[in-house]
Amino acid sequence: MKEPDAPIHLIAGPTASGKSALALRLAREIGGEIVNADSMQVYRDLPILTAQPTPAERALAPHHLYGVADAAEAWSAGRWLAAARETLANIARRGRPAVVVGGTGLYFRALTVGLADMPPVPRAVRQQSGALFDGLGEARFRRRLAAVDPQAEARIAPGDRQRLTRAHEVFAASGAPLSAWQGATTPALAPGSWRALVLEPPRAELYRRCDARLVTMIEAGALEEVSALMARRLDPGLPAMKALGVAPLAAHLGSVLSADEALAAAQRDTRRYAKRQLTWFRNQAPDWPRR
RNA sequence: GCCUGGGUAGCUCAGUUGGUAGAGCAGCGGACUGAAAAUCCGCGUGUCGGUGGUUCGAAUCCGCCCCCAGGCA
Repeated sequence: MKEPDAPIHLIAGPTASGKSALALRLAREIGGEIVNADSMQVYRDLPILTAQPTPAERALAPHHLYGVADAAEAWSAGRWLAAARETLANIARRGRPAVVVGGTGLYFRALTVGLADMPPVPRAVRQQSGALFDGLGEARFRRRLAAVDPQAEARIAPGDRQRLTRAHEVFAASGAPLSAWQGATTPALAPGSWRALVLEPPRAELYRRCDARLVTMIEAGALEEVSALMARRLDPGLPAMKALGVAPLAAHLGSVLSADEALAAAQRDTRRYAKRQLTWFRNQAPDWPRR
C-alpha cells in the first residue's frame, strides 16, 4: 500500500496573530519546509516592517519565498502562485511536508480554489485603462465596460476603480471578458492533499499585539528601511510601496508627521488591516478550522 | 471650606427660546478571481454624572449629592 503524500499544511490568519511562530514550531516538529503566503513579505526591501522571519528564525527550518523580489518588481497573485507551485513541487520531490503560512487570503484561495487561467495584461494596456477611467469618469467608464462585460460591471461596487479598470484591461488585452476567464478555475493543490488552520486571537489582544509590534519594528530599524526605500524614488504605485507603515513613516521622515503621529497612523492602519483579514477568513473560508 | 468652569458615544466636543441627541476621530459589519498589507461598500454604537422636583414633555429649568480642572483661602 502506497504511503500518502506528505500533507501540505496551510496556516492563515491576521497579521500579528502568531502564524510565523506556529509555522516554525510545526515545521521543526514534522521536518517540514515553510512557504510564504504573504504578498508583502516577498519583497526584500522591508524585512522589518513586513515582519519577515529573522535570519535566526530562518536558520531553524528551510524558508521559501521570503524576500525574493525587489521592490521595483510588481508581483501579483499569479506571479506568487507560479512561484509557490514550483516551490511546493520541489519540496514534495524531497519528500518533505510543506507549511504554507501567511495572511493573504487571495493567495490561499489561489491554492485551494484556483485562479483564472488568463494571459498577463501588458503594462501599457493597463495604463490605458486607468487613463480612460480618469478621463471618462466612473459613470461613462461603466457604460463602456458594460458593453463588453456586463456581468463584471454589474458585480463591481461603486467607486471601485481598481476592479473596474481590471475588468476593462483584461478585455482589452485578451479580447474576452474577465467574467468569462473567471468562470472556471482549477485548484493548484489537489483536494484532500492539504489541511488548513486559521488563527483567530481575540480582537482586543490582536490589536494590542499590532500596536506593540509597530513599536518594536521602529526600535529595530523600520525607519531606516523606509528611508532607504524612499531614496530609490520608485513608482509610488508599486505594491511594495503600499506596505503598511510606509506612508506614515515616510511622512515622518519628511517632517510632515511627528514620530508619535506616524506611529499612531501605522498602528491604526495595521489594526484595520487585521480586521479586514478577519472578515476575509470569516466569510471566505468559513469551513477552515480555527484556533 | 468657598468661588468659577466643566461632567453628553471608546476619545475630543456640538446641542438654538424645554419636544427622548449629532459631528470628527476611533470602532463595527460586509464585498473580494492576477495591485489583495490592495481596492471598495455600509453602520452612531448613548442610563446626556446621580437623585429628587417643576412640566403634557427635561441633556436643556430648580434643589441636593458625587467627580474633574482652575482660582481664593
